[in-house]
Amino acid sequence: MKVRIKEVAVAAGVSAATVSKVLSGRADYPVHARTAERVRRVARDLGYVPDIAARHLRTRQTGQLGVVLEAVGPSEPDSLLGGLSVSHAVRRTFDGAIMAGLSEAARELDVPALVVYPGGDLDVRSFLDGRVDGLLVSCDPLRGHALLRGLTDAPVPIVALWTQVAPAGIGVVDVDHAYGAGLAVRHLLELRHRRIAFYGGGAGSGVEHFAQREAGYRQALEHAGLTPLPAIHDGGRLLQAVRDGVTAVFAETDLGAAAAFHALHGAGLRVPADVSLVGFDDIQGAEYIAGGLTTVYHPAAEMAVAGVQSLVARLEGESPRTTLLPPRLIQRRSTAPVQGR
Amino acid sequence: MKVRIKEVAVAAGVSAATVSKVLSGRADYPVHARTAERVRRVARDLGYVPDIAARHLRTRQTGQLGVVLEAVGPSEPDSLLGGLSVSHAVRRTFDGAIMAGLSEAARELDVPALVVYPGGDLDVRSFLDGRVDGLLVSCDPLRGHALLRGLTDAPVPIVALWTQVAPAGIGVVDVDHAYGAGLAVRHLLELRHRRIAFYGGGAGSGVEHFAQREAGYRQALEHAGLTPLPAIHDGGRLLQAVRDGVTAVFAETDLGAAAAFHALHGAGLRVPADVSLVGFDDIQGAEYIAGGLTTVYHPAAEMAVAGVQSLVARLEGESPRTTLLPPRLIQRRSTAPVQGR
DNA sequence: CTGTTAGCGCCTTCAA
DNA sequence: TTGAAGGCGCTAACAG
Repeated sequence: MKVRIKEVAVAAGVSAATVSKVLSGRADYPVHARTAERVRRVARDLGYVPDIAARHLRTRQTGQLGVVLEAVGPSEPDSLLGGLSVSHAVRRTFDGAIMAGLSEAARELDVPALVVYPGGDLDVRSFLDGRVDGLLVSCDPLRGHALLRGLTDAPVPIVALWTQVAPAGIGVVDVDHAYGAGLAVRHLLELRHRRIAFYGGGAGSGVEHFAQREAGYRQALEHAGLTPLPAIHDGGRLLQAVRDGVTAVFAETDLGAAAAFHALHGAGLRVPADVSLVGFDDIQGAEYIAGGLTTVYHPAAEMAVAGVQSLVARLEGESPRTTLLPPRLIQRRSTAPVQGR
Repeated sequence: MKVRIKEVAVAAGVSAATVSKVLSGRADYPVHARTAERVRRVARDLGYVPDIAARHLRTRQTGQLGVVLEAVGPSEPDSLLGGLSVSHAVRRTFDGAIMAGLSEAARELDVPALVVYPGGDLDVRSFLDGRVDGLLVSCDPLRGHALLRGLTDAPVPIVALWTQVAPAGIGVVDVDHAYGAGLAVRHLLELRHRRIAFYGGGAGSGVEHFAQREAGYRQALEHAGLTPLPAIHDGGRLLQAVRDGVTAVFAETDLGAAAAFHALHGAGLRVPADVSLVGFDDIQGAEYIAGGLTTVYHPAAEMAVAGVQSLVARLEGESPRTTLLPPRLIQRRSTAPVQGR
């Protein structure tokens, strides 16, 4: 049978109230140092662990943070590809990174536990059941995020991860995709490329992050006095663009860069000798794409850390804020100075 | 202010007990259908959500499952490599897959929430605080799993993931690494390879799974009347082995396969024309290794699903059991029938 | 079929 | 500085 506070009290020769005062964690109760010491020792010897359910009921708070991983994909392997579809695998790496970041931040900030809701047909109201003091919603960047809309006036603070469009009152933490794209483009500019193509759906994809990456691309070029090219999302047109003088390609994702490389390579073009190629995300395996893909590291774990920090700050009374994390360039071997042609 | 059960009771013209009986989820209480219907409607109209803390305290159970991700790595990018170290990235993909599997299984089995402990200097006793009804421990396959040792007589059922060595009383779910290795070797045998090398640390690495993969390799060869070769974990020796007649290489991991390919490629050997190559794990990016690596898919998400199922079964009274999940072969382009030489 | 009663274990007044 | 009392919101047992 588990040890209760009453038993500790009896063993220590004090009342339950005193034990509570000593062990509740709050230091502002007046307890004699010797008494406190004795209580602590007895509690330890007896292996006393406060019952969390009773404490939650009494204090009306848990210290726990809820996590909704909207992005956690299905576990079924995609039989068409023999294994898991590649984009699923990418998603999972991000999910893993996010979990790692959440765990680490929780540890640092003394969050006792993270409550992960299994998702599915989540009812928004299930968040006001007293299980958590705040909620982190990791949005799926490829889909919308209907969840957030129902959370406008939730009874606990909410922080959205991986998006920049959230209703008022909801904090936001995201990667600065536009800045990351600028990093990639400026790297190519420094290598004296002047005709730089954007490969991917961009704004036309309807995906927030891809639109931002294209915007970052355009802005960096315009800032350099150059004219951005329309987004290309097709191998044939990419080849045409290269024939028309493009010397460098910024792909919206590493997966896109792999596809671009495939098209280029198939047409006998060499990377980086004939065309420089930069991706975005630094996915696992980027090392093996195009002989070592230069790309933009996507700080997913750092984003999760910032999310926990932001939520804890909210719990401590701060207002909702927006945090954008700067990606950084990872130089490998798919970019080189432009060659005279 | 939140709605309490009492208010629902008053609004519906019944007692709090009746409301509880209707909404507790258990169907075995005798309540008049019309009464139940009215209660449900009133509760919905009022937006009533049962207070989880009070319910936990009263029922002494939560329905929640705890998760310890021993394997969640640090979030700091490894600056030496410019990005995250590759093995960290692999780890994260597995962590993401495990979270996806856990979430999915929790959804299917009506587990209301997963409680993720942040790890760190975890005190075993923190699991008997009434937060969870059972615990899943995802072990780090590359390190030991000290945690399990302290969990021998925990007050809640425990299931260990990703290991086969656990103290008595702890259920186990793992991938069948030996079987997976057999799959790889038999694939090579069917391509008429007879001199097949094992590339990796194997039993000598001290890593449980790698030892099992080597054992599976040896067993498959012996079963075919062939003699296994000593494990090779060095590019130079691998080349020597190929010069000595080896025509196929089974690498203990996909990352190892990438290294083997690098050594082979550097020496002018072609894969699969000169040497066939098989990996293990089907990591993200395997598509790009060695021109498309044939490998063994590691069912991490499926393992997590099985873990939740196993734990829920324990909760329903079953005994601890051991579950081994069969990997399966993913054929790509790094293996070919042996060439006469 | 429904209501009354009595706690679950803890923390927080308030009085001593 | 310590202890006694009360109650957080819910559900299980029992009575009606």
